[in-house]
Amino acid sequence: MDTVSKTKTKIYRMDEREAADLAELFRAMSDTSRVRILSSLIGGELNVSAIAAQVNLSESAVSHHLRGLRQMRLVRARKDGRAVNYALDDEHVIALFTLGLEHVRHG
Amino acid sequence: MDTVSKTKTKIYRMDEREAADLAELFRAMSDTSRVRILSSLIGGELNVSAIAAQVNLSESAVSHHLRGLRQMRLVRARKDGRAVNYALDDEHVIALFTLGLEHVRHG
DNA sequence: TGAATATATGAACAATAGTTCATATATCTG
DNA sequence: CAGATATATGAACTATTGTTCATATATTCA
Repeated sequence: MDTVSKTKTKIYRMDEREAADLAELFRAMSDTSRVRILSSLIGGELNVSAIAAQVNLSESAVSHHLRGLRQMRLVRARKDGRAVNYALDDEHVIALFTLGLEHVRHG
Repeated sequence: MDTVSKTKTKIYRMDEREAADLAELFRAMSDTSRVRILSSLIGGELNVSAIAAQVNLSESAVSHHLRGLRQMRLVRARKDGRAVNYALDDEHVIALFTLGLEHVRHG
């Protein structure tokens, strides 16, 4: 059994619940503002106002978005005084970005 | 420069347009029905009514979804008489699925 | 303690998206 | 050609989502 077939087998049967979870994950990355927030974190941790400045959104809007990203474990928060620093949760996020970009760049 | 850093550098600077394109790609996969449609195609080509039967949606709804998926080049259509067979466009789609599933399965 | 700063949250409104229904377009079959 | 079948499409309705605004909760600093 080749690699591709093994991969296919693993995801062949996906129940309703898993489909919903997967959709939810992609939904978290399905908004331009959130994509920009995530990309702003590729370089490393940033706090909410730094993110807001970089993506040109209100801190409130950013905070709302971060909650969703946190819930999907795409980012993690680390409190530092009255600031909260956000970072990409793991390399999965970067991998998803990279794959997605390859696709949209017509890879 | 290690692999991770090289990857990061590639996607470090993402302009507004690319962020929007990437968001659009993920949006195409951000709905449970569409995830199930895509997963129904992992085993190979299916026509619209077969997909509709498998995901338990009207053929009209499926057709609407397929248009979006086609536009994002996630699926491709091949006409065969009065039927239209759909297939995943390439291995990118499977790769995105696999990564996403690893993430939601708390990988 | 009290003012200032950083972030979070809830409600409300506007924009977007998904489904359904009716209808249109192709293609096949008798 | 007429009727049946497969898919596509547009309009309408509803549900969901993103942003804003007002306000709440910490936390720091004077």
